[in-house]
Amino acid sequence: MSDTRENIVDKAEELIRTKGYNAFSYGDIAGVLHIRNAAIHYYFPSKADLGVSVVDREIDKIASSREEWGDLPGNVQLRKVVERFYGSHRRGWICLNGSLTPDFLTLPDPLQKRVKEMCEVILDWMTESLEKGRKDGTLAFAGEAESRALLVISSLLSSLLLSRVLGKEVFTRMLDQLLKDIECAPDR
Amino acid sequence: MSDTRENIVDKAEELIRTKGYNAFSYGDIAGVLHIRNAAIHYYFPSKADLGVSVVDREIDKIASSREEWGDLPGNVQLRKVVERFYGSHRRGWICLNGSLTPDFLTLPDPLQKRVKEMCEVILDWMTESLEKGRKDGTLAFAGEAESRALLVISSLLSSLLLSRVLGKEVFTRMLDQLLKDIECAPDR
DNA sequence: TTGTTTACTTACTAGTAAGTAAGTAGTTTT
DNA sequence: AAAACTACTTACTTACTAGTAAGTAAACAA
Repeated sequence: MSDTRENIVDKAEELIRTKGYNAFSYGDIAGVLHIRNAAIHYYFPSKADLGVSVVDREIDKIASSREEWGDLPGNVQLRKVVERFYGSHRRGWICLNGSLTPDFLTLPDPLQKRVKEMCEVILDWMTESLEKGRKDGTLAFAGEAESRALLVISSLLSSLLLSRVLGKEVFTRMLDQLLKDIECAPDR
Repeated sequence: MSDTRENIVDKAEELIRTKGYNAFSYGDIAGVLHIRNAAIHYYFPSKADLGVSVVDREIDKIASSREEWGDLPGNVQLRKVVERFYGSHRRGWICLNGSLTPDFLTLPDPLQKRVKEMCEVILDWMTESLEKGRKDGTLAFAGEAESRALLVISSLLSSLLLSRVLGKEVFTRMLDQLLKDIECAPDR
């Protein structure tokens, strides 16, 4: 993949995660990369193509992390995910899910499909990690793992959204409480 | 308030909660109300003014519900809120919070201010309801009420977002689990 | 050396956005 | 009866938006 192509996807991801899909334009990307709008159309004929590339890359990233961390205990897997959200929070970025699901109905069909796929992959992964944690004794929670996974994903997604509006300390409060709720041997 | 004015705010709220603030235009509203774009500018000189009106009305609605339900037990207050989310879910609408916080950085200043205010009001109300529920013995949860309120708000907000993408059964799953987690005497 | 592909730029189109200025029909006030 | 106000419409401007067509300089391939 050429540098320019990758830089475009990088910038598109940043813009989606700060301003939202409907609020950024090819001009925003062209401006900072010092290229022309048409150069972006050369790599990504339509804005939908660019959006799809951003989401596809995220799906790939999730798949590699899942593989890389597969052997770790359930609670450590969860903490790794939480760590990644800390990274996003530090940069002031929300997650792709938190940015794209509110705009879902306005997204072009192929992009909707990828967003759905991404959601399913995340849910499946989180469900597996929680199940593993319950089995290996590092996590404890009531109910089905998938329902719990949905609630955990909620908290992660919303912690980035709400902390942007209510102040950054909200982020830590939420994720601290989340881990206390579900971890078996909380460090003190 | 004139009919036209109220109809415009109604439609704007619907559009914000289905397509998002940056994805709707005065034309969308004018089309269904059979008026001209300029008629909307007559009542709301700028799009920001219209957005502010939508959020202000929501803040007022929250204040009246809070007053109306103030004497109910904590768990009933919570269930009233959950019921309202069921209503939104049935119509396919997300909540104003879930729609406006992702776009927060793109919103004009006065609208950002109102969104923040709305978030604070919701958090304060939910915190109070949870505290009351813990005192009156209808709710049980670990940690501070405000942290718990943040997580409950998360789940409500995200249940609308995620069910839109993953399928409507996700909504019930999430809210059922949420209530089981926190209610003292779950009905069976 | 010629032809082709890559990675763009320049210059453009067509559509849509918010917003404004001036006009008007009907109602209310003086 | 005249003046003023209300609730709009018509007609317009300015500023983007995504997207396209044609051209070009440099690298590469036959």
